[in-house]
Amino acid sequence: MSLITTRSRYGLRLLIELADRAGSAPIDLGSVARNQDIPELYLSKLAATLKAAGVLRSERGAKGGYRLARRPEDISILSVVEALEGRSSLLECTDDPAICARSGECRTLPVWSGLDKAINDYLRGVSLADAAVAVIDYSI
Amino acid sequence: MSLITTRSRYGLRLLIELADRAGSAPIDLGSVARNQDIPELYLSKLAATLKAAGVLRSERGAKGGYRLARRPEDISILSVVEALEGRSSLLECTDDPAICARSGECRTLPVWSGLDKAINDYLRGVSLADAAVAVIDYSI
DNA sequence: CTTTAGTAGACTATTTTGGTCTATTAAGGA
DNA sequence: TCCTTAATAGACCAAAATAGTCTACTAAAG
Ligand code: SF4
Ligand code: SF4
Repeated sequence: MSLITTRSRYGLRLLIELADRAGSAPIDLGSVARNQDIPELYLSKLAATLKAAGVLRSERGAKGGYRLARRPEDISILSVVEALEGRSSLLECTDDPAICARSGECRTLPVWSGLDKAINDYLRGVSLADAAVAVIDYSI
Repeated sequence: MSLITTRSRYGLRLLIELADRAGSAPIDLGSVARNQDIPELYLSKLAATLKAAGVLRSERGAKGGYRLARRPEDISILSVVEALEGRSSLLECTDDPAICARSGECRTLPVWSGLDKAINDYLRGVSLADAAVAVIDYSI
């Protein structure tokens, strides 16, 4: 049971808080780490990864911090999970059949490819904006 | 990247071979291990797990082996994956919100619950019979 | 020129994965 | 009755991934 590890879980909580507190000033990770009860040094690595993936922008020095690089509606959860889990697909062979000698006649590969597609379709269809308002949707 | 580990991958290949070679006699794991190039001792543990889950039946002693406990159409891939990965859901909290103090107001939980549902819906909808004929479907 | 905060990268502990080994039990056949 | 085959049970183990931690450094505000 992984696929969604603490990297994605912490990362999404970071993004939702950045979306909530978005404004003129960037938000420092220390405050997010305290609010969300996530180890700050660990969170800083996740933020760096999300920056490298183009999801976040940062400002250094005092009063620095992070902000979203795009609008919440334009950030898919798929891009967040792919960046943080560092994976392209569920199994190597669904992406690149050449890595397995059996892939030509493999009867199980279509099953796993289908699962991979189901997962990616779902995650692609949910944006940070959807996630950020989820609790409100549920309270109607 | 796990969720589908070698346990599920090897296990499904075992089940497909059992479905293919189904007949009056049970099939010994040694021959499956050789055909599929899977370590026999590891495969024997997977088979034992699938037996415990009610997916397989076994006969001991010489000329013994394993056979499917039900028809391939009546074995969902979900039941196979759940048995072999030993999981009930993607995250503990989607099953039992009480384990996390934040679950009450958690904004990320609905996202992961939705993913869990997408995965389970897909796996529940594919049977061993579907998987066993997959290569034929693709060659039409 | 001090404080705050991101950046870079080595390092570590714990858990999970992917096995292996040994010994035992049950059934078939000579 | 013995020998062989094959499942069963469970301890054991090495490698990889996960979830951090630590140290040193750089950039900007005041
Ligand atoms: S055996 Fe099939 S599912 Fe497994 S790695 Fe090879 S192609 Fe992929
Ligand atoms: S913070 Fe949310 S997603 Fe994470 S374990 Fe708690 S309830 Fe689940």
